[in-house]
Amino acid sequence: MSHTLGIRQAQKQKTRQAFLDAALGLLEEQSLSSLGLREVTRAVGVAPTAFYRHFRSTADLGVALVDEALGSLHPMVRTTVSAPGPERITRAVRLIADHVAAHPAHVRFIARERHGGVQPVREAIREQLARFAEEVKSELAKDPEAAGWNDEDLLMLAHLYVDQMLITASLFLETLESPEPSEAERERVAQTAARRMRLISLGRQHWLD
Amino acid sequence: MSHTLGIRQAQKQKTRQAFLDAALGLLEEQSLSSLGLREVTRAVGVAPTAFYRHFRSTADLGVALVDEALGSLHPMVRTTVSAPGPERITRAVRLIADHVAAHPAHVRFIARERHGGVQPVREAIREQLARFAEEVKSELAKDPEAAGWNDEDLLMLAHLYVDQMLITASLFLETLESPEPSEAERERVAQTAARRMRLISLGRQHWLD
DNA sequence: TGTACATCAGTGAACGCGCGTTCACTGATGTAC
DNA sequence: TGTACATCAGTGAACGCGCGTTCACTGATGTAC
Repeated sequence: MSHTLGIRQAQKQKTRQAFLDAALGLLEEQSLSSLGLREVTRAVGVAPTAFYRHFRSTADLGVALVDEALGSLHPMVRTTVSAPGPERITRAVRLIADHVAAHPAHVRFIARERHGGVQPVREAIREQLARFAEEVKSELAKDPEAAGWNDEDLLMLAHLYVDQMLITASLFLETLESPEPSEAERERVAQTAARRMRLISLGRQHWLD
Repeated sequence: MSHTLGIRQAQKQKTRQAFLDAALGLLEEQSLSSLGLREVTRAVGVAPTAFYRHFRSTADLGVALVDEALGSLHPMVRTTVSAPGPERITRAVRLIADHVAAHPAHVRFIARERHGGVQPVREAIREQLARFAEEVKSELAKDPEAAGWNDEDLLMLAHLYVDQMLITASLFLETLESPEPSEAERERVAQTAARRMRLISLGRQHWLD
């Protein structure tokens, strides 16, 4: 049975989302460990004390942002990896480019806080990336190319792909941040990223030689 | 002709180094963008105003830390990449492990601030890593395996190796940070890192097929 | 070597400001009957 | 439908505190003669 939220719950969720949006905006130019609670409430337009109705701390808010940024991405990663054909890599790179263009602040947040100064946030990102790797692994396992591979090596390869996705996303982000973003620059990043992935795929094909 | 510093200059350099050391310690548990000037001077044991005799700002100090962390690493990277023989990869992984064990705070700082909230520091790291990639590229070019490769592809491969070094270093760092660091865990990271690099080297060997 | 002056790394007081957190509160929404 | 009470998201005042930066200073070191 579906359930409609009461007015109070709906309003609370709306405010919570406003906190997440405002924080994400402020985090374009600083790290989570320097984000102030009052800074966020000021951006939202509520009293400082309202913050505590939604989050224990800015670290807690950071963990919520990790879920927002990565939680919805699992289906996309699965289908991207399992897509067939010789254009698979080109298509994957384009999907990454589109995602970065659509959600630059989310991508920046993840890249920044992956090794950032807030332990619970680092841990949340680590968990999500490990989930991605497990999912990529299980997609790779379906491929005929995976015949003869042991689990450990498949997971190693999956992590390699996940890391490449992040590196590629972060390079696309830099093209957006550059003083005058050019389509040519973005195309160059796309080409290089595709070559990297092709080289890795070549290594994969000859792993059991 | 060699030159001995005057007493005043020597003392100034000593204090400056104390600032760098203290900051590096404080940055184990936070990002540069939240590091306070007074926090650093307190750790050094000088008056807050003494800071300005050495640095314009904490961002300025951060750039100095980048040079300290990466500036001296170029010779090591060159010789590692150019080392011959089948044990090349194993040796490279061990060198990375040793470096992380010897300078964990430096490695953490670089991993953290590479995508951190302080633009001049990100830029300084980007420049150093680009230098590493150029150096790796020129070493790779000497290898017979590089016959037939164009410059662009060589640089792509060089960046791939540099990124792998950083990823590997950051994984070793996590083993040091874990609640009870075990030699077994470190060995597992070393094995996986070596496999990653072997897969990439396989891709390299078949790039021109 | 000695003297007189210049330099400058580090001091210490003072400033205005924004921070995180506490607390008792208000008033709209929810619930029981 | 109406009433009486409970809940709870958001308020606003107040707190003590550490922040970055300014300024005129001190006294050891450096330099010119």
